Amino acid sequence: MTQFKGTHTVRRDGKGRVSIPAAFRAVLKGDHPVAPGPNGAVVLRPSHKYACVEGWHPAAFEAQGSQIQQLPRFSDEEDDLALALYSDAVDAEPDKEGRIVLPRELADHAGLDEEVTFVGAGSHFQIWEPAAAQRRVAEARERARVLRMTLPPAALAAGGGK
Amino acid sequence: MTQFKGTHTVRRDGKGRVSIPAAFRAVLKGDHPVAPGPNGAVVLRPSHKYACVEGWHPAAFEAQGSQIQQLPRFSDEEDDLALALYSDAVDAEPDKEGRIVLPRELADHAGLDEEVTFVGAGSHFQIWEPAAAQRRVAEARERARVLRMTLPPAALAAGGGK
DNA sequence: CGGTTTCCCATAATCTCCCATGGACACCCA
DNA sequence: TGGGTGTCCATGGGAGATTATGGGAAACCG
Repeated sequence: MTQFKGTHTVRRDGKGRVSIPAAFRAVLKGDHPVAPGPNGAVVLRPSHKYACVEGWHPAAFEAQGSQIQQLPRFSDEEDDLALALYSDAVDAEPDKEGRIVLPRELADHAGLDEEVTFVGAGSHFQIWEPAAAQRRVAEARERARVLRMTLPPAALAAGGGK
Repeated sequence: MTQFKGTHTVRRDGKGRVSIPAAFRAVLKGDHPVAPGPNGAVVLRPSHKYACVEGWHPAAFEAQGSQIQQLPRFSDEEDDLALALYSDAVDAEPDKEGRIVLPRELADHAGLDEEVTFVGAGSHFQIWEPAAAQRRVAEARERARVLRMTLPPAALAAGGGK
């Protein structure tokens, strides 16, 4: 599946709507078992690690969930993960213009204001308050830099090495 | 996969477009799982080491991303790498003439002006401000020369990290 | 009913597609 | 060999399509 790439900042209008950046819409439109709308569908959920909202292609979200079943049945891990993943997730259908309304709980969780920043993260995207997005990306960059030094070379060899 | 070789300098027109050198276009066209356009596709991202833009064949870029899938789900490492890799990368589709538009953030990162220089780097290519490209290539040559004289062969084979 | 949500239309700025041009180079053939 | 000629490449620009955004009106719902 195509991946979410790039960073885009958009405005929330008076009704709480935000345009999903066109590049992300294109990803959401692809690979649908049953085509939902003209602009795909998206699963939104509050990140349980960060003050942001995650957006998933429905198929990718389901795939993610199915991995839980590899955990021991009735284990605490399964229970916790299942709730964490599903309890606060919502389906959203973009309107004809490609906009969605961010539910208030999600917007609050991410501390969203007038402007929101969409950040691509490959398998999914994240919605942040712009300044928080900048901080988080800077942090991730720095930590990835350190991480790259410790990863097995095999993982890095794919691109031809650095 | 064919490799990016050689150096080409081209002009940016008023709309911010640049012709991808024909030699590089040919590399980008090859090996596509799902053929995107008549001129292939390319993933652009700011180099995290230099003031230049990197251009990758989508397949090579995804191979880089595959290292993420080897990390534990929900781990900090996964999150950090995903953002570092994807948050500032963009897909670019060359037009029928083989040109792409360089997004402003990327052009700024590389300090690009009227003229830009494409430098082949095997697995990917780099886009530089022409003078900076010259300096960087000269530096690389010099350092390679010195390293070759002072490092034992085993160290060279290992990748010469530092 | 009143407030909220959903659909639809409008618009300015931007981006893409498409056509055109001139130069560089390779090739062909007398 | 030298001139002609065709092809590919880099570049330029106009017009139409997209994008992000705004707002009005209809539908919905307790």
